[in-house]
Amino acid sequence: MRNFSAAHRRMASTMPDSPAKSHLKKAPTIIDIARVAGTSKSTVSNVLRGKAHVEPATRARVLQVSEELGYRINIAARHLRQRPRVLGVVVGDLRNPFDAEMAAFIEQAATAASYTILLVTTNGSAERERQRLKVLLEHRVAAVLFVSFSGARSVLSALEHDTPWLFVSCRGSGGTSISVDEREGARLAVEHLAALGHRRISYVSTTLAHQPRMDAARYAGYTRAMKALGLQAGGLPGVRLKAGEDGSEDAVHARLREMLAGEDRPSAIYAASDFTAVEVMDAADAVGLRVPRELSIVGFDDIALARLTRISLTTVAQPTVQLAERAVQAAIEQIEVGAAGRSYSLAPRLMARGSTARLRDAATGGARVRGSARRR
Amino acid sequence: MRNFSAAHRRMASTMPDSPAKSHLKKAPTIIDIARVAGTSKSTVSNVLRGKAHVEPATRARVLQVSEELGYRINIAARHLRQRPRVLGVVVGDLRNPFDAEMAAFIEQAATAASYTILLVTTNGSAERERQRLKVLLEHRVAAVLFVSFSGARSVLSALEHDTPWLFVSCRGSGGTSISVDEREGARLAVEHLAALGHRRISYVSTTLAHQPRMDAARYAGYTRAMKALGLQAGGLPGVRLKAGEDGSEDAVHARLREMLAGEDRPSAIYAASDFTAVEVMDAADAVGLRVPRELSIVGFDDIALARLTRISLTTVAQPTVQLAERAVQAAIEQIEVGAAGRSYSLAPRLMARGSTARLRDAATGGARVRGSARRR
DNA sequence: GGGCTTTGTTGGAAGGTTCCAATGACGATA
DNA sequence: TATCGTCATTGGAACCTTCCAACAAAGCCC
Repeated sequence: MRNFSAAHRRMASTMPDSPAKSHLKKAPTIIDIARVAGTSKSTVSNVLRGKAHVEPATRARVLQVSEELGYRINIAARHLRQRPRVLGVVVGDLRNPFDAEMAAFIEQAATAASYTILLVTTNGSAERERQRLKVLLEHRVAAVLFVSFSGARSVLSALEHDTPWLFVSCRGSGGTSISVDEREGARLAVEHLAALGHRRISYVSTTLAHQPRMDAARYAGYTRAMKALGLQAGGLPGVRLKAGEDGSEDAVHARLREMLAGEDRPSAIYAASDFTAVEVMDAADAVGLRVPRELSIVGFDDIALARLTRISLTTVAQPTVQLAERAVQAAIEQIEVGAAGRSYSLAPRLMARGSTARLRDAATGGARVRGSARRR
Repeated sequence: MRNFSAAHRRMASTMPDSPAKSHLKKAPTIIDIARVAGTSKSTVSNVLRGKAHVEPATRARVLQVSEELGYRINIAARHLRQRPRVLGVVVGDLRNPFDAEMAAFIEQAATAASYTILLVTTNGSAERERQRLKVLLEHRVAAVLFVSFSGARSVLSALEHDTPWLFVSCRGSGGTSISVDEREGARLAVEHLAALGHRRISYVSTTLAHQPRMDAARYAGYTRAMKALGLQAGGLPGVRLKAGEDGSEDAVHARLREMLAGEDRPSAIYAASDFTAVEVMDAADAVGLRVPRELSIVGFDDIALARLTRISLTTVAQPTVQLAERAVQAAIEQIEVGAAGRSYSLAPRLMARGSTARLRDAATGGARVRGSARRR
């Protein structure tokens, strides 16, 4: 116990009040706590960070003063010495339910590990990706998680060698990747349709023109599976649907309706994502094409929406929660251990629902749900 | 022009290499740039921030060296002096499409104003809200935007008086609020249903038990409108549907199915949000109750999903983009001007779609879309 | 030609934390 | 008693930027 007489001079006495902005009373610092508690800033720091070698009485005193003053650590100051416990998360568009779900689960996992996330969106533009990544790096994020990635090598070069990064449910050249086997998923989708008698199976993805495609693996899986089955992959309408430069929904829809109205339209569509699949479904509804009687649709992701009775979308499921958790875990390993990242590739699963049916088999209609399906 | 002989001693000579973690070559600082460019750190800082009073030649030299060294500002260090250009955004759950849309638009508007966002989710729990808000304040965010708010006063007290905050599409005691007139919206919904002949109109919201309700205004609007029409608001099943402690989807669904199976079920439901409305619709589909023939449903928000032909949800539309943009604008005003926040209340709009129909009017079925409707 | 303003540049302080080496107190051991 | 190790605490350096007062040089005015 030491000079408490001096210790009880409260902060107020030592803080000159600037009349101009006096209502913005400066936030207390550990030095203020130290002054009031009659100890040193180092000890305060040790208490607050739960370090050993602090006398219980001192600890209690510091904690009490800290509470009284309403102390709140200044993260910026800490970040000057320590690597920030912040993860950068790059997603394409939060309006895409898959991106949103992934962001939600990543945020949850990160929070559990006492990390915060800095979220940026790219809209699939490599240029914007570059810009936003720069911001993340300026914040010195501990790691970057790409939930969508343009594939542009030049973007990654900005990461240099000090910031670990990894791909979640997407791939890029080099780097760790936590995802499902997308080729296998595409194979499941195509073979499911082929088993139902479909031969004219189109691949549809909405990508911005002049942008690198983000769906390479899913498309590759499609062409490979088609080839293996002796089916023609190219030449069908709908392959890589380009939206206008603005990528507006209306442009996409117009293009989709046009495709579905054509005489040479496919009998089944494998879409690059559930989001796209639902857009296809809606376009079909709009032109009066019955799903699945006249058009079968398979998506990819298994977003919550796909499980609604009204949508009942057959899709290739990704274990979203697991992907997010493993990704965060892998990121933290790379940050804290510096371990070279191990890539995971989880197995996708086909969820057969009501948006696919046997070719020309009008009798079963849309209500039929196959054996392996689960509603929720 | 000054001593360039010394200037061209490159950084390498002055950086002692720590053999342990030499692969983590430290990021260059403005001091490194100054050394190489043969000037002072202050001048480098002035150049990088585009300040006046710098000789063009010096400016060019600094910029070139900065480029060469791959300099990237350390935001944490800047934040020690300047208020961070970071907005804290509090949302309930990104899996709720409305929250995700709002987050997306806020992120977009913030980016346009060269702000970054720090996103946290609360799952509607006041306790978690408190925790996550603490994190935002530790980061010294320039302002906090609540997209959902528990309503707990104690949470706001943590904001003290130095961080502006505002409510976007939600309300809290005090503070600026940018939202639609939710009571008016509720009135539109209820009167729409009443005009179709409905009298047994239930209000449904999914809130976690023991949590403050976030939908106070929408509920208040409902009871007021019902009273004004001489209808009974209380006593009907479905009012404030409580999910289990875990808030699992399954628990909600079970409860909904139970409600819809009862003999005293309502003929129409006004749901607190589109997300909830879609859950109700799905539960109706699951128990074979036809919408809108046997059950009319009105939502609130007008999320993208509601516009799908298959869902075609009648709903009270919020001008989401405008709300987000105004909110960011208002936040920045409060940050930079310090102006007292002006609250806005935009007018909601009823989007009549296929999920509502005249009571017992079986003839029209679900395909009917009324005059004022727009598909997208 | 002396004082004034303008332009360009500078070093030092400040901002709030963590890290580190050093110090003192105290009991245990040789 | 001298030496050692452990515990508790401490001041100063470091982290990287921005802010500010100060200064030098040059041009301008009367």
